Amino acid sequence: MHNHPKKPATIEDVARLAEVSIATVSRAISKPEKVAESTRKKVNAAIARTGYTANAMAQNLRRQRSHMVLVLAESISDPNFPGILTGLEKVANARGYGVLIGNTDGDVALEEKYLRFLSAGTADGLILLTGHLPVAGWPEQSKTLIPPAVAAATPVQHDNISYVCTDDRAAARIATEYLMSLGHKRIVYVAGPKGNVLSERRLQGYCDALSQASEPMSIWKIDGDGTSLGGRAAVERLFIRDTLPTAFFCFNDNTAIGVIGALQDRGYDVPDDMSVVGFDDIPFASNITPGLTTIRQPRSQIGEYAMTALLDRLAQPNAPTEGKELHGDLIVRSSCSVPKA
Amino acid sequence: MHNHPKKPATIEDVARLAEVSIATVSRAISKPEKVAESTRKKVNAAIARTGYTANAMAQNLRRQRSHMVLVLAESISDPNFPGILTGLEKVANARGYGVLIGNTDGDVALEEKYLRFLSAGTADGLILLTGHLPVAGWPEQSKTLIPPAVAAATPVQHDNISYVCTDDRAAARIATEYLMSLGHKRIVYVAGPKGNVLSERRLQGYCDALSQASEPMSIWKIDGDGTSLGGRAAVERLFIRDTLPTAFFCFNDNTAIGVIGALQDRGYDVPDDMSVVGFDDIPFASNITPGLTTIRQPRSQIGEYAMTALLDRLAQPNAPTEGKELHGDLIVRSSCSVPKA
DNA sequence: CCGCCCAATGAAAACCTTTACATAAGTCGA
DNA sequence: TCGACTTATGTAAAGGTTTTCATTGGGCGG
Repeated sequence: MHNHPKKPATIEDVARLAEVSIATVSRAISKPEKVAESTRKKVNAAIARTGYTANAMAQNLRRQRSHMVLVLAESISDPNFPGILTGLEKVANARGYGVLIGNTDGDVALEEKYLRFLSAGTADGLILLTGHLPVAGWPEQSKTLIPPAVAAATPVQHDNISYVCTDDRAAARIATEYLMSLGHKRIVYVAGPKGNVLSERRLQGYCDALSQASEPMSIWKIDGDGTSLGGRAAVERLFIRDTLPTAFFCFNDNTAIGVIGALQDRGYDVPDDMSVVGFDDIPFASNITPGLTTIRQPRSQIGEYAMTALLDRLAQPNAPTEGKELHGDLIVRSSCSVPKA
Repeated sequence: MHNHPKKPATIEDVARLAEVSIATVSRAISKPEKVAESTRKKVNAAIARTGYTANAMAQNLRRQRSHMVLVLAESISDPNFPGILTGLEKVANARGYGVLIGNTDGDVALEEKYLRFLSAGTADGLILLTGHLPVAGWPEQSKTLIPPAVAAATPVQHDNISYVCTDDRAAARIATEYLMSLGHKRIVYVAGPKGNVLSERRLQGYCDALSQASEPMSIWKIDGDGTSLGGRAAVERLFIRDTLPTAFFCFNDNTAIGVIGALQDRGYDVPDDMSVVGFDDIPFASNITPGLTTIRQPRSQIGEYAMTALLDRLAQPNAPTEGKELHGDLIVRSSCSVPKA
């Protein structure tokens, strides 16, 4: 425990102190069974005395592995992000990997900059939270040029990329069926941003449910943008019409919160006058009045699965890719009731 | 653009193609002015042809710098986290650094595990979002043994650690004065978790304001825990008393949301019957009813400052440490009004 | 007692850069 | 024309591991 505030100890220092070669020290650490008991003890003593920690950069260089994973996200502030990240981080940590954050803000240049982490070897693999293939070029290039990647939360179509996300279609169907079971006949789907894959998937589930109705129900979709302001705007536009829905199924909780706010402002009571269902179960869904009935996305689980898939892939580069869709539960709170008369 | 799906190109490949030495290639990249125009062109052509990207691990090893910063957080899900991280990430990226996330969950063992990133050289510096010195030992050890670190969001007392956070005391004072200016005489402070430094700082600001009152006002503090449930519980306890406050100043927005919820459940109107002020201005503060009046923490700015301080420190290891407190604005929404009668 | 095999260890190469130092070819002033 | 500088480039060391291959010595079957 001598305090040498000098340079950190290297494997050579340890070797010298233990009177063995550096190769033996290396082995004593990584494959203890390969070295004699007595030697191992000497080495461990020397390690303790020097306070030696293997230099990760040298290890990385030699092993050609950085043990880092790059997580590319469009927005760190997305309410789903922390939960997913928690899951990602948890298994990465457990398996000796570090998690590197890349916030792209939708900026392609930034995205490209981050991808250089991969070609430079700073990161071994990629978790895509962006919902799209990383920039140009990739799709055309040969399979092998694509770094190991897994898409999480939003599916991505590519032969060489696994994905894990919520089974939006099934979940949306469940949500819609719930409204139908309460007796609602006019249910509107408040969509997400134009062209958003998740919004399309949820729309399908909504349609699935409608198509099973005993008496025909018509598909009714209005635009939103995934924000609460978008939800408000959607409601405003609705009031120009002569007929109103009795229930709203919203692309996400943010939208639902906007919808509820706008309805309340108009003097409608939720759920007495109108029912609203969201999607995500963001932390605040339970904190608004009324408590929001919504679909819970298994965020942390999505993260865990995605990281597991990626790390497995790194260990087994030729393993086949797969798409995994996790079940999303309906969380019933108090934003829905039977339709008024 | 020949597609060699083989190994990535090394500096040697480039050198061979450009018919120069690897040293020249290295210089052509990092100090272009040191190499003749003609050579530079040849090198650049060769780089383009090979698709060369310098191997970061080799660079790191040689330069003894990983260009990574470890961000240690107690909980990724804290509503303040994304904003701070955004700021951190932004300047790190701009200055060529990567951001590594470590989620400790308050687990000391995990924290220690992450700190090994520093001793192993995986990260050059540390951003502390945990509010405390990293685990045991450090405080006693000599200055130089502490890796470059900056505390963000929660101040940390250590000679060798800079910190940047909101000026809680001043902000809390402003919030309290605002309530006083509306005419409130009985203002209660709903505290955060026991022993929380930030809660203490905000309490001080609250006291500062009270002590300036024209007619003496008494300090009234009740316990909370920083969650909305804690806020609810605090209100419940209050109702056992015979006298009630007319306004609540809460440790944070979560608490405030709980307080408002509990008051509403009891049949009180906010702000007509009771006023409530929060702290943080989390994204949902504007989405609840009534819109929450609160102090906005300059989250992103805190992150930017903290990262700047850390990176400056890495470049200038002997620069003095400093504590920086940023101004927090009062955001007036609709959770406050003049006291009844 | 001999040869074979195994276990334990060491020497050295490889991983890929950056950079201090050496060298070669000019430039320029005297 | 020569030496002193300058500029452009090359050589080789250094950075700290891991791992292959070679070496040594001992155990053991024949």
